[in-house]
Amino acid sequence: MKGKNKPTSVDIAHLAGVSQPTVSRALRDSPLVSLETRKRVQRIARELNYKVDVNARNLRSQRTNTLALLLFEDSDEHEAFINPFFLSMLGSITRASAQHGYDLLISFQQLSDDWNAEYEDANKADGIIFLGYGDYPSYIERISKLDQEGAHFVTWGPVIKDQPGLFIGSDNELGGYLAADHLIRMNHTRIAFLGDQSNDYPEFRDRYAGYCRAHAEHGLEVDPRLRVNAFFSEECGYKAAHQLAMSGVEFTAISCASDLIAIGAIKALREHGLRVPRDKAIVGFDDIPTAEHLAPSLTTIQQDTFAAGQALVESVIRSINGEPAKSILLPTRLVVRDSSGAKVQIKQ
Amino acid sequence: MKGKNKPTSVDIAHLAGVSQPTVSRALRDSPLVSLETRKRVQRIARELNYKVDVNARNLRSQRTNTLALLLFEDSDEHEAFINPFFLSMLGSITRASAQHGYDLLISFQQLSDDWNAEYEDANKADGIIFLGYGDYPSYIERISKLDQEGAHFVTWGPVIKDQPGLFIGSDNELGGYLAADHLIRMNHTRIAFLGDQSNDYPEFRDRYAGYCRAHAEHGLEVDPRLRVNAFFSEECGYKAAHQLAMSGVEFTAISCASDLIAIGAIKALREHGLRVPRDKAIVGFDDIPTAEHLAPSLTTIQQDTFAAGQALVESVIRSINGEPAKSILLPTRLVVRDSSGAKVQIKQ
DNA sequence: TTGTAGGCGTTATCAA
DNA sequence: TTGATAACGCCTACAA
Repeated sequence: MKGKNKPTSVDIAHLAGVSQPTVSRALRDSPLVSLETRKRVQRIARELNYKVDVNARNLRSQRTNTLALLLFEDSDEHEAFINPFFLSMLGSITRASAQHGYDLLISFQQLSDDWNAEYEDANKADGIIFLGYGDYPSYIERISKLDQEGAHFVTWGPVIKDQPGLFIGSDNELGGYLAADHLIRMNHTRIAFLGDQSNDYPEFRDRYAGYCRAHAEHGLEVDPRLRVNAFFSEECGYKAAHQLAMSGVEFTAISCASDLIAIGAIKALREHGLRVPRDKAIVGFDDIPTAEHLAPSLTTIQQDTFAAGQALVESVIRSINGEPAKSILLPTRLVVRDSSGAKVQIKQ
Repeated sequence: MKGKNKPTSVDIAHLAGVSQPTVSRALRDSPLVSLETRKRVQRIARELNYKVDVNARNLRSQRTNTLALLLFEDSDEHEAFINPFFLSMLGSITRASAQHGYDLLISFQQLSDDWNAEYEDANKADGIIFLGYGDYPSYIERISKLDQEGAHFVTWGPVIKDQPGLFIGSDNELGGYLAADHLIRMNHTRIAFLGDQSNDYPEFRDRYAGYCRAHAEHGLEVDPRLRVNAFFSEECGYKAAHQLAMSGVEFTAISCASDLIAIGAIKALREHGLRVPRDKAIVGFDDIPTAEHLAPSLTTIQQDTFAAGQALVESVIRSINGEPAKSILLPTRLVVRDSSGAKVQIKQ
């Protein structure tokens, strides 16, 4: 039933001998309609292959039942490359929004765009989910504006006290702690950390904070020379590990701020004639699908993408409905594989 | 500017002292409006933070400027697991549709749904892109109906003569040929093939057909005992390779119908004490992101996801606009890595 | 070059 | 429980 003569609710009203609003109500299972009328209307609707026109409905009701997912890639790498961790998130967000009866509009975010204008103001979506942000300070600035405008949105990112807007994120401090703690328990005392510590990525800073706490708890000093900047990508990890190896600073293990960094680091170490885990132990962060297939398989900190997707979707919807919603910190957990030199699988 | 008092084109008309249609025209840069008027209108629109309400526009114009991407997962595996190859496709489709000025609605397809009713009839989207189909015969049946209804859609899948609808797909026969040819040139004569040959997955059949052609061209017999059924997943590959190893049929190499199958196969071989590529050479199909990070890195057939995304999007749009569109076969190419035992990198 | 009138297909409001 | 009427915000004639 496409094109020319699509049935409208008026057609149905005509055939069913009722008023048009009655049709609307019957199809929406509103209790304001008698069972008999409802059945008659529903039958005719089915026969005619009738579908509510969402544009008309949205126009009238000023609601779209649609969420927008804006993905921002920090890396300028390959045009086609998407952070695999985000891809996992995307899957769970898609499922969660379907579960809640929302359609999902997806788009790659341009930092230059006026997000709210593009989506909420244009009535394309009732709310926005942000996945990835350029650098935190300027993102916060933009968000504050959105917030004042009364926009409905959530961000996957660092959960920090008193930040504007709504954030869902992993407990990065805990993750960093678990990674370092694991290595320390394997008798490593010279553990490098690969990850940016500028204000741009608070999540990386938290991971390092956890690393420091683990050291403190075990009575170990933190050597600042063991920390090397690296952003998300494999290439950054490669460079950072190379730099570390060249620096002459002694180390026996590396805690990486992302799995991609770990992948790059392993590659760099290999080129320096260092084997993982024999010569150096490695722990990653994220648990991307590739992690378990790497050689050696990557010990890493797993983020709960399933819970994340659920929380993100439920939070925007809450916000849309004007219900109270607060930022959520999701637990992280250690997944032990081969790269850290541990043979023991931690269960669960 | 959210909620209560969003400006409408009428407001602007009022402020600018013109009629409402003039506002529409000015904002659309229609030549029917004087430069002065246009500027005045545009300024006011900007000041008020005005945005066209897409629902109103769509309702009026009966067009949504939106594409629906329906993803179907064949595997019943982990709820959260999505075929990594599809994820790559998703990325390129998202980019392509943005480039063409279309929004993208994404959803996981339920085989039970009435796709067209859900999207096109409801005026949520102008057209549909299908990624993945359950089994081919029943899919074709459904598609035929869609086609008769005059729906606008494309499918990523096998390009077969005289099939209804519009298909974009890789040259699977060529891919299968390249894989087998590569192995034969490495002096393998006993090459197994892991991949389903039922009517459900014509793509796998084509890959096997290419395998057979390569054998024929090199004057080799095809031993049917070397072919073992396997669907997409790692688990299937694992089982198939296990079965193969247990069968006692002699082989020195395996051509797998997907990279996931190859991953499972390598795992199985390893458990049988067989090393790749020392004992058995392996070639995959897809070139998923993980492929290059596997141990050993996976020689595989690359599908051009970038071109695929472009072609899919352009084809639906063509179809929507009533322009002629035909199915497209995209070239595949061999990517030589370690698992096939070749050290030589083929360039380009 | 600008304005007027009407309708796209719903849902909300109110009265019956 | 149902029905009449009026929006929702825009766009396309057509008239001025």
